[in-house]
Amino acid sequence: MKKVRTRFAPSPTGYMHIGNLRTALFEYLIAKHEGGDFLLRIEDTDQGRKVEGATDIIYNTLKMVGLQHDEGPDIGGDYGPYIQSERIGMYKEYADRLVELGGAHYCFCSEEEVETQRKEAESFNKAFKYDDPCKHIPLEEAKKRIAAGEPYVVRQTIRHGGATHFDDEVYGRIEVDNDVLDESILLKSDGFPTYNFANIIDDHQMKITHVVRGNEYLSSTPKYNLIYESFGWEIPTYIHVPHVMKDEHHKLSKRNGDASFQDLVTKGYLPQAILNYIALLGWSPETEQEIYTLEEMVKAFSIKRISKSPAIFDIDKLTWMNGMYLRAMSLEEFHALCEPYLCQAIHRDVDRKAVSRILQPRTDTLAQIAESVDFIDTLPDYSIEMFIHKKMKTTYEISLTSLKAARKALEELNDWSTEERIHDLLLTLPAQLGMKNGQVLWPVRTAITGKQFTPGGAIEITHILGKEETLRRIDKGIEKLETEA
RNA sequence: GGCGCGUUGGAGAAACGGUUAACUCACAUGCCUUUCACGCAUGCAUUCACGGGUUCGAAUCCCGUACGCGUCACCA
Repeated sequence: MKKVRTRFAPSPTGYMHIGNLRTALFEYLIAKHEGGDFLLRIEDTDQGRKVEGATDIIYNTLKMVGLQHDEGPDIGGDYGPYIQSERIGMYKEYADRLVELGGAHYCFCSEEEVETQRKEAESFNKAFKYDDPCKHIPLEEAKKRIAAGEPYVVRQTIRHGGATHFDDEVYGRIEVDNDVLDESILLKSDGFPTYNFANIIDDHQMKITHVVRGNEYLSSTPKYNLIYESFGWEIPTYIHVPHVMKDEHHKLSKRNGDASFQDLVTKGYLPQAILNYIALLGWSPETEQEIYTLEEMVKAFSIKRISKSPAIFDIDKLTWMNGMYLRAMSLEEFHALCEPYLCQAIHRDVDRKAVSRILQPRTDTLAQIAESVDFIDTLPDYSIEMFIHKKMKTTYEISLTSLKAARKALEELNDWSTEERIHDLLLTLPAQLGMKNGQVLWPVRTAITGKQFTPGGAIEITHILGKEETLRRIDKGIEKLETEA
């Protein structure tokens, strides 16, 4: 069997669209599942859309998620160049050859002419199909006009009648009447190929065996096959994939302000979690496993289990999955990820690793960190009503008593090096006061954080804040209760 | 408008003609507990867009309808 070769062929637009990344993932998985090659090709035939630095974003993204390509512009390979604009000369040759073979013709119609006809057809709400008079120009005459410097394009020639079909790996057999196929432009007047054409030539040249792309190409694929046939080339295996949607009506797209891969990363999502999550959009594993390493995905992937219907991108599930990844880490790994966020959010001298430890079980995205630890630097101005907690059975009186007792006990404690000491000490109080644990600890936590919810409880936070600051905040709480209650 | 594709709960989805329609997220409740979270447990589609048909039996096969998406560029 031939070695499987897939390609990721993005155009450098300046950001990595989630849908595109998923396509890259599928391409990678299909190739690697069969021990094949995954290559990267940059499709920059549209010079008007060129964006500076855009290719670096592509390289960086693939690197971050671990989708290592076997051939590409940056690493070379036997079928280069891997940047379309560097292959320009080639396309013209093939276009000329296709004309000789009868699969295309030279067209001298002006863009305006065609446009006028289209507008007219549209005003009648009629399907427009350009009936190009140029296809009847004898080849010799066309060549003379070209030699004379007349501008031209190369247009695909589609004969009337009949139908063309192909078998898609996910959608099955697709058949389209030739008469609805457009005679589209293959080579533009600037000598650049259109996407359609460049794709076919490149895929063939690079020996691509499996073409993976969005299902918007489903209806134009027969057209491409006609070209393959004219050249006498082997038609690749097609895998059209359903779209990743923002909601039931709209595709996910940067233009609508939807998140790109890099946006998600800056929002605190892990590249691996993102990759894992998008694998599950439009593909379902055979087992109930949902968390996969890339290697596991390679093993589990099957084209047969790609879905036909579009999938809506659900940030909630990504968030959950990101939390799973965060919690599965060792404290060291997690802490290393938190450090930059902690350094930015906390200026007080505290044990940041202890902070990471209480954060780990309750952090879903790294970007939440700043907000959840903001109380460490400064005690917010809170309302004394916060001391009342129904479930903890606290009142102002109980809170005041607890705070005073805690303050006294903590003042006498000199060893703040471990949580255990604080824990043991504080837990002697409820019995002494004839209270429940919560009646002592809730007021303490409230006084030292000023927040309704915090990562960690009274003991952990007391330990992190240190003696001086803890006592200061408890005093503040006592004062508030005495004056405001 | 022509053509192509799709339609299982709020989201991702399983099921490949055979009993109570998996599983995950979300949501709700309970347990655990010094808050929140984590973890654990329970609940959440009498029904598979709708209407016919085939069959002893259909989410699964057939036909039609509706709705949605895509495509019809010298964009990719």
